[in-house]
Amino acid sequence: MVGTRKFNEEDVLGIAVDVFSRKGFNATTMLDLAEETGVQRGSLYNAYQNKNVLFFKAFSHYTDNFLLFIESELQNPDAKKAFTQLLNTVVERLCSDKEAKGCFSTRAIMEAAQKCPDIHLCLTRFLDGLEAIMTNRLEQAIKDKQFSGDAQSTARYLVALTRGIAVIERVYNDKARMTEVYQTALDFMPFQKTS
Amino acid sequence: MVGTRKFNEEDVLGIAVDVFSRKGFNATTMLDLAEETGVQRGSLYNAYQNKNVLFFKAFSHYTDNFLLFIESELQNPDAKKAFTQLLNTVVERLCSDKEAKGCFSTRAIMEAAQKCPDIHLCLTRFLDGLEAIMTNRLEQAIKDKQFSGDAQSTARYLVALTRGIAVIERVYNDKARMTEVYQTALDFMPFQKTS
DNA sequence: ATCAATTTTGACACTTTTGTCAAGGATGAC
DNA sequence: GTCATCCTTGACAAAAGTGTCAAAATTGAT
Repeated sequence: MVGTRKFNEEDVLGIAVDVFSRKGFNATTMLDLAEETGVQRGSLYNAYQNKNVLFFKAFSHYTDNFLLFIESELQNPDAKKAFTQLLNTVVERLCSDKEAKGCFSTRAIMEAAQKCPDIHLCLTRFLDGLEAIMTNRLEQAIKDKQFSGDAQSTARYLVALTRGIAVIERVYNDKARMTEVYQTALDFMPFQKTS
Repeated sequence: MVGTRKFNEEDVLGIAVDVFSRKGFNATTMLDLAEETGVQRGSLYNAYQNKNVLFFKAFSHYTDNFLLFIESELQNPDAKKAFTQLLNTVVERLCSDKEAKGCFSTRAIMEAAQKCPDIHLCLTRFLDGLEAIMTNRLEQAIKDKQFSGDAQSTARYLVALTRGIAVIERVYNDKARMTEVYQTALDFMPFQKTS
């Protein structure tokens, strides 16, 4: 390549995720993104055609890492502990930012899903990915006689529940309440003690 | 009163709820609201000072009715049936619109909660109201020996779950999936058969 | 019927945001 | 070192949205 890009795309997409999380899709302008990334607006238009495309790239960048992370959180051989750890970490991450950014994917779903088929598609794939990871872990748990429900239904239920927790964060921004919610959910789930 | 308002406020607020549900808070402009209500933009600015205030009024108008509705859906003396009916109706309502509007309150929470203390407050009150209604019903269920969990924690959990279902609607717009989620949740809950 | 209060209306000025483009700058390939 | 290519930069035009206001219209109260 001859004329090479000056900015680091990784950095820019990471910052974009941050800005979108903080302000939401609609409220984020190209100027915001330019200022926060330090890349000129014109360069952003050159590299990505518009906000939708930039969002799309940023989202993909985000989810690639996120799904791996989720999977890694479910490694504990005790199924209930595995899901407890996952939910705990998710809540921890949601609350850790002093800026109270909120959940990137959930904000994106509520704002952007309907307005662009591309974005809708990658949001769908993301939730499908979450569901698949949880389904796998639950199937393992069933084999291990640690869980007695239906794996897929339960995974879908957990995907919904985690989205719900992200909504609750926006209103109460209260870690204790979020913990209470997932603890209640886990206590209701038919996990079985291994003898 | 001398100079009386021409437009019917009830109608306007109802339509406003509709527009906000459909487009989201940020993407809705005063021009949108003017066009869809048939009231001139200037008149809207005269009656309400700006979009925030109009939203605030529309939201109050919406929630007043909605909380009464929720309460009425929980009347069934069998607790599990009562909650099943509530969740079923909620899903039904979410999916009934051919325009796929989405859940008004959940969209509002994700978009508007952070940007205006007034709106944040009324969103908080709304969720508190939902929680209170469900807590009451669960306390009754406990008295009736139809439920063995903690009333308040469970209510908070259900508030989160219903928000999650609203998010799922945006992505999949699939009634069967939404039903699967709440059925799974209800099956996990410690309801007890009355002997 | 008149008055006074209030709303309606359309126009205006201002701000924000978007998208485009030509000129200039940087750099890998030769 | 030169060149071709792509990126960057800053300016520009256009569009969209906000908020305000004076003039006209409406109508309850007297």
